[in-house]
Amino acid sequence: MKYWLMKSEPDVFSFNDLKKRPKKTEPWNGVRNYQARNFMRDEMKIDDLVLFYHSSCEIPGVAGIARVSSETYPDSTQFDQKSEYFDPKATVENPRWFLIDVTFKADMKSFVSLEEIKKHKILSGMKLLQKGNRLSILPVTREEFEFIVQLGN
DNA sequence: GCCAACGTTGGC
DNA sequence: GCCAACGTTGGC
Repeated sequence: MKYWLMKSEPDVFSFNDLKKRPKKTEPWNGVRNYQARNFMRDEMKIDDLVLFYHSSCEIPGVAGIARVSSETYPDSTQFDQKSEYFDPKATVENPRWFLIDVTFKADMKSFVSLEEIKKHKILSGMKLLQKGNRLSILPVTREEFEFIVQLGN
């Protein structure tokens, strides 16, 4: 079992939006970064736990808990010429981008802001806090995961 | 295989 | 809106 942090811009797709989806599930499409793709293609497994993080917004931070709910499969938006995520170099026979589905798991009593995360020494090693980090999917340790969940409850 | 130019991310 | 940091692209 692994633990992850996945970023989303709440103006585009928030934790609340995930809860409102049919089956509270969303294919995590549109990732066009190879490292993040490799996590989804090679390392993320069903029932891995996810901190759902709001980025590029007024108060960035962890909004809730989700889980990985599918095996990896090709991101269909790469084949869709009308999609902003269309990739002319990808083919159905040889897809370039892969994803997993994400499903709502649990609410937290309170939002855990980035500001709060920065206050705790135990979280100081988080990849999220490393300078210049821009990855939209990051591994977190079990200790980090549990500490943040506890901060929100 | 180098590297300049360019695009994107994301906190502030 | 700014800008640092980083990833990607493409000419050579």
